[in-house]
Amino acid sequence: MNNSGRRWQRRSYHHGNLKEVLLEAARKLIQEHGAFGFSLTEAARLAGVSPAAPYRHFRDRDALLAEIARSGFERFAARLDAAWNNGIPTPLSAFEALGRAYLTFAREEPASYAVMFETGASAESGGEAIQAAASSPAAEKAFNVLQQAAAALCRQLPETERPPLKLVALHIWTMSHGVASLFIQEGSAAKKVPLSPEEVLESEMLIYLKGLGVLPEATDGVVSTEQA
Amino acid sequence: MNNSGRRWQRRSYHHGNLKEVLLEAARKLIQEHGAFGFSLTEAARLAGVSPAAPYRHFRDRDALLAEIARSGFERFAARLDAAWNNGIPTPLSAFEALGRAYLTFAREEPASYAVMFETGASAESGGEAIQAAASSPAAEKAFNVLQQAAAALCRQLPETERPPLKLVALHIWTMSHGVASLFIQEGSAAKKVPLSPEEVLESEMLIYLKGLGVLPEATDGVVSTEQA
DNA sequence: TGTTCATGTAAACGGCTATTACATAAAAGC
DNA sequence: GCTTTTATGTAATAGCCGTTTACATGAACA
Repeated sequence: MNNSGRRWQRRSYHHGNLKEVLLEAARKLIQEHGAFGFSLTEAARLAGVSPAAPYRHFRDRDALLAEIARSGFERFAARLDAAWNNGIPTPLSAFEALGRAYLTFAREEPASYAVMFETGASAESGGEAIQAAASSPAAEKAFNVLQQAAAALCRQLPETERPPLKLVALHIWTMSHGVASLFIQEGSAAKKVPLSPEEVLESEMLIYLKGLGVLPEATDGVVSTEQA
Repeated sequence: MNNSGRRWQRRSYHHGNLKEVLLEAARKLIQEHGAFGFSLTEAARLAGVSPAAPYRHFRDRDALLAEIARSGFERFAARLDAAWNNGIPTPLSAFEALGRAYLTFAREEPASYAVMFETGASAESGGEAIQAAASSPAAEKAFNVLQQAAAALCRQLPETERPPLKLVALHIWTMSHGVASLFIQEGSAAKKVPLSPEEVLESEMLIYLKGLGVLPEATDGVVSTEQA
């Protein structure tokens, strides 16, 4: 009695790949119905198994979300790291690529991104598993990429004018997250804004970098009136 | 008020103030159990009424959240407006107050803030009511305060170097939201960071303003090495 | 006083999370 | 190969929640 038009062909009584399929289904549902309006039962339905089956792979609903967050942070870190590419060819161009990679991830995996960062809506007392994921090694690795970039940029400054690296990294993070959170999650806010998230973030970063003092004069004009 | 031990003493069969009490209870529960882990039934319990009672005041759960968002935006706009205070005594000091007011609101009303801005986690296809609140007049008024501030700051620049106002306003918004979202919602991310959200945002804004070119030289040192 | 309307309750339905007891088949030991 | 063990599925169930419907209460008003 196994499947006809189902999403994941059931070979036998045992599924064979249920865990990953459940994660995939959950990400899809989160994208559709919202990050915390998703239903474990519905994910099971999508995978073609009974509502109790997921509990063989995840302790509870929260554990599944935590796994989405954890694996999300891993891909996130990898993407950022690849984009930064050790600051090659130049710290500045690599930095730009880093910002774009950040936004790209948020756009391509909105479900993961929401679970990773919009945990304030989900938890505080509850949702400890997700919190744990947010301080997982993968999450730390992602932040380290930002910190590396900050370090490379600051290295161009005379030591006496160098702000704390962690602080600069946090600035970069808050700008990126601010843009991603406000502009990418559909419907959140700025829909009338005719600018792409990339344009907003890039211009913001340019002004910030100019303020830091790590911007060559050539790019001076970029941040001034182009669109009046 | 006329209570004894209960949260809201019932004078009679009719409650008299149920709508507001439900909103209050919901905000409390959201703060405790997470923005979307809250239960309408439990809010009703807190208010001392039956689970069906809320439906006399809100079409459904979403409508209650939308009302929290809407009223939240109103208080938010009022706070920002008061802090900005028309740029008095100086645009720069008023701007600093504005940033602090932003963070203060997020800290004092984390439930409201989460519902107002972390809608990506809640909705997209669903939760249209909340989306509507995010483009309500109140929300627009809040953004207008930011835009006023941006305008006042940019007025100090020669016209040829003036970036588009909306863009600067968006930059301010993304920085503020980034800090609020990452640092204020408990447990979200930076717990090991020994800096207050205010310190992060203020230093970030200073560098940004310096990049914009609207910072007097006196404050130059503030953004450089203080803590190594 | 009697009627109307706003606002409450009770009871019920279906969906969800999670648990428990049981079923099935793949792997491991003999 | 046959049996035992273990991993992974199902069925049935309990309890909570959202929401609806029919009914109850009492305040406002004619």
